[in-house]
Amino acid sequence: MEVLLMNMADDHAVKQEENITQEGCSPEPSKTDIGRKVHKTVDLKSSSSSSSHDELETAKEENERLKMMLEQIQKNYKSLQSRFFEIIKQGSAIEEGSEEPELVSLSLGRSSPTGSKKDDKKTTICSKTEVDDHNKSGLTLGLDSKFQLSTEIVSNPSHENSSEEASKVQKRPSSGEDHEEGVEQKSQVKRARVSVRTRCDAPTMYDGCQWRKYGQKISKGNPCPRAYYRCTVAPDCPVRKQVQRSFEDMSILVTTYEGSHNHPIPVSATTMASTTAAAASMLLSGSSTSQPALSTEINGLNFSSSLHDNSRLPSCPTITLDLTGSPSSSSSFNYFNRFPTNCPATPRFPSTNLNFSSPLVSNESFTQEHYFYQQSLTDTLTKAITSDPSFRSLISAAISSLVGHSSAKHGDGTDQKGDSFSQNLMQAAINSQSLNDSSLRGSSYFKGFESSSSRIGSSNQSSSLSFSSFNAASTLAFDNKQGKN
DNA sequence: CGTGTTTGACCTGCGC
DNA sequence: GCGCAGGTCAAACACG
Ligand SMILES: [Zn+2]
Repeated sequence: MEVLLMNMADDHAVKQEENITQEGCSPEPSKTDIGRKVHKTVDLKSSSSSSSHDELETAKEENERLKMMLEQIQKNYKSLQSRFFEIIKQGSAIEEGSEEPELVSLSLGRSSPTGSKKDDKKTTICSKTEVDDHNKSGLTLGLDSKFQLSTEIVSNPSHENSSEEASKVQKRPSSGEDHEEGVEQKSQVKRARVSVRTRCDAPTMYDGCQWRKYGQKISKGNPCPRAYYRCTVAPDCPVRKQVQRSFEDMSILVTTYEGSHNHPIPVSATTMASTTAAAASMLLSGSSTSQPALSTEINGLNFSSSLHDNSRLPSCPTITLDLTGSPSSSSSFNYFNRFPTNCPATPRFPSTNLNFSSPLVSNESFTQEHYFYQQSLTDTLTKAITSDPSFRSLISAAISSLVGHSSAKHGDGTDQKGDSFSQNLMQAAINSQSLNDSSLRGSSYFKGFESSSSRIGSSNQSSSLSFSSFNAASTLAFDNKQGKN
C-alpha cells in the first residue's frame, strides 16, 4: 500500500510536469516551425518543391509523433487517475473499517526526519478530502465542514448547515428544542480550529473578512485578554475567531479561526481561507494519528505537528500556522513548550503546526515592509507549491474546496472536474505569480469585499487565489481598556 | 440614529 | 455537586 502510494505521489508530480510540457512547450514550437517552413516554401516557390515537400513531410511526421505523445500522456493520465481513485477508495474503506494501526503523518517535507513514505500517504489522504469535497459538493470552504465529513454523514447543504450552527450557538438548553440536535452538537464539538501566529503590533490581523467583537476574556495563564470575534460579512456566518497575544512574546498575535464561511469570501480573505482549509485538511488527515510529534521542512517552511490540545475545550483539534519569525529549526517540542498552560497531559486531539516563518515582520501600517513580507511569503509558498507535489495537492485540496463551494453556490454542478481544475488552477496560480506580484504591489490588495466577493463568487479567477499572505492592520476593536473581565 | 465595542452576567463542560 | 475556566449574551455605552 505504501509503496503504491509513494508511486502515486511521484506519478502525480510527473503528471503535472507532463501537462506543463505538453501545453507549454512541444506543440507550440512545432506549429510555428511548420508555419515557418511553409512560409519558406512559398518564398522559394518552385526552386525545390521536392525538398520542401520533404520538410513538410518531416513536419507532419513530427506532428504525428507529438500527437502520439499527447495521446500517450493522456492515456497515462487517465490510468493514473483511475488508479488514484482506486487507491482513494481503498483508503477510505480502510479508514471506515477500523482505526488504522499505521499512522498518518502530517509531515510534508521530503527531507523530513519522519520519512517520506508517510509524506506520500499524507498526500493521498489530503487528496481524498479533495475528492470528498467534489462528491459532496456544497460544503463551504472552511474547517468544520470537512471535519464533519469525516465524522458523520452530512446531508445538509452548506447554508442550512451553517445557519443551523449559527442559531444553535444562541440556543439555551432551557429552550427544549434541541432534542434532535444531539448528534449535530457532537459533531460541532469536533470542529477543527486553525490558529495563526503572526508577529504583529496591530491589535488584530487583517484577513479580509469583517469581524465584530462579541466578547473578551482573560484566559488563565495569559494576562493578555482574549478577544472573541464573529464574522459579519454574512449575517448568519458561523465563523468565529479568537485573538490573543502571546504571553511569551507580546509582539506575537495568535488568531484562532473556527468554522467555515457560508458566503463568498473577499479576495484578501481567500488567503486565510485556503490556508486554513489546507491546514484543516492536514489536521484531518492526521486526526487519526497517534504520533506524538512531527516536524518537517519544505523549502524553508517548517511544518510541524504534535499531539496536544490547544485549549481546555473538549475535542477541538487545533492546527497552528506559525508566521512569526521564530527559528524554524526549533523542534516541535520546543515549539510547544511555548504554550506552557495549554498543554494538558492527556491530549484528546492532535494539533498541528505549520511554520511559515518569515524573517520580515508585519507592521501596523501598510508599508513597503509589509509588502515585502507578503511577497516573501508568496514566493515561499509558490516555491513549495512548485517543487513539492504533496504540498501542491494539499493546497489544491483547499482550492478545490473553494471552487466546489462557489460552484455549488451557483448550482452549476460542475465540480466533478474540480480535481483537475484545481490542479490547473494551481498551475495557473504559479504561472501568474508575476501577475500576482504586480497585483500585490497595486491597490488591489485592499480591495474591499464589496467588489471582490462577487469576483470570488464567479470562481474562475485564478489570480484571486494568490497567496497574498496575511495583513496586519489596525482595527477599531482595540484600546487599552481591556483586561477587566 | 445606526453600528460597533465594552463588560458583567450567564451558560456549559470538565475535573475533582 | 461544586468550582473553575472558556465561551457567549446582551444591555450599556461610544462614536460617526
Ligand atoms: Zn464569514
